[in-house]
Amino acid sequence: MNRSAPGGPPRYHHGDLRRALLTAARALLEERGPAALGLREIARRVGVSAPAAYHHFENLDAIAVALAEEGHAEMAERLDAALAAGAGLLAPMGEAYVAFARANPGLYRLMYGEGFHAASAGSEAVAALRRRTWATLTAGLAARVPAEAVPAAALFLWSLTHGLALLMIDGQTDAADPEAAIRAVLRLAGTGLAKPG
Amino acid sequence: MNRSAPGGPPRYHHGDLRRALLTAARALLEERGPAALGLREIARRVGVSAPAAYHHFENLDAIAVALAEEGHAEMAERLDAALAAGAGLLAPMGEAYVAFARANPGLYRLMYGEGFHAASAGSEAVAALRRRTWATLTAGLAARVPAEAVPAAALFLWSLTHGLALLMIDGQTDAADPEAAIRAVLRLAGTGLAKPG
DNA sequence: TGTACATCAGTGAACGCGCGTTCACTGATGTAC
DNA sequence: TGTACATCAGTGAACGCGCGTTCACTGATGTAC
Repeated sequence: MNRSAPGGPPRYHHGDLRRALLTAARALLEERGPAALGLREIARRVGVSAPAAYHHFENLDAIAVALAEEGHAEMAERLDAALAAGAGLLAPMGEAYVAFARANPGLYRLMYGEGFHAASAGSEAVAALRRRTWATLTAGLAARVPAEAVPAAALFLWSLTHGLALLMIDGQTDAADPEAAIRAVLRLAGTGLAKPG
Repeated sequence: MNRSAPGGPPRYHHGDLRRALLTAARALLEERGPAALGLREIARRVGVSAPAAYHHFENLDAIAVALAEEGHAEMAERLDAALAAGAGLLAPMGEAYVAFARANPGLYRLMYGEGFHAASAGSEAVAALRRRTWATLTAGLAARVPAEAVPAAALFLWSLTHGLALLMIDGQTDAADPEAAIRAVLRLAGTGLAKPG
């Protein structure tokens, strides 16, 4: 343990620079979006020279990929917890999905490739985590719809939550009560927009 | 009319440089995405010096805004046509929406703010066109659901098509037959994911 | 317990790059007389 | 019909900027003996 004592003078060796870089990168991502994710700015925030980052990451892309992996892992956890709360219920899974995106808008965008294509397509770990998310989604739906209908239902639910999350993140909706709007939309996922009569 | 004859030698005065810049910008957008939209590259493609663009646009942001306006106008047209094809039918409107995004993925992303925040938030013309799109959507739904349910239904349908469009654009779905997948998802918008029994 | 030394994790300076934009200019156009 | 001239729409050179990355280096750490 050679980390600086909190409040103490900075030491030459940071102790856990990798972690510190990722934390600063996430903050930057949330403050200014994926397009502003830059190696020099990340290093600046940690209080370290830019080249120091190269002892922990191959390049800037690698930082983006690590962030995307982190994000997918956290989201998979949340969805697993929601599934445990009630397989076959749309509200818990849908709300968990949208809530994650709303709590981490910059990260969520990065996870879907904005700014860094490598972050959504270049990593086997990301691909594996996405498969896990997909499996959670289908497991939840298997309790509700016939087996042959599960793939379409999963794409339906994913599209709905993905789109809703992005619209809310972007401030495209002017809903006075966003949580209520989210619940209303998810309720429609269950009933559909049935024709009258 | 002082435009160069097709195939003829380029003239000093272009004739319709503004239009040519926008056309080149759209091509660039589709080839390399919003992040790669650059003034110098646009000018290069038209075969003109970069400063020439400043006679037609205040700056790069203004080009992005003009593209976003163009995109929203085209999309509004398509949705109006779909509404005419059958108010209250989800398939025509949903398919038109997703088809537009799939045909113009780079433009669609720009319209929702990727790369240039100004393109989705900085223009009154964009805001007006978006309101028009929203009005078309709600008009289509008013024929199908009770008046008090229209706002939630519209957000539902918008979220679904927006999310589906982006997932397809990003190649996140591995559907063998994308059109069939789109139809299946839109069918579920009508019926919902009803609980068994 | 002390010391030599390999290894690890930082540093500052510098590289080349491409960008958006500004500047002073020149060539082309169209209009008034 | 011809000519002077204002205006418009281009040009090339240059600006400053911030970026990702490389380099040769130095300070700190930990391990073998």
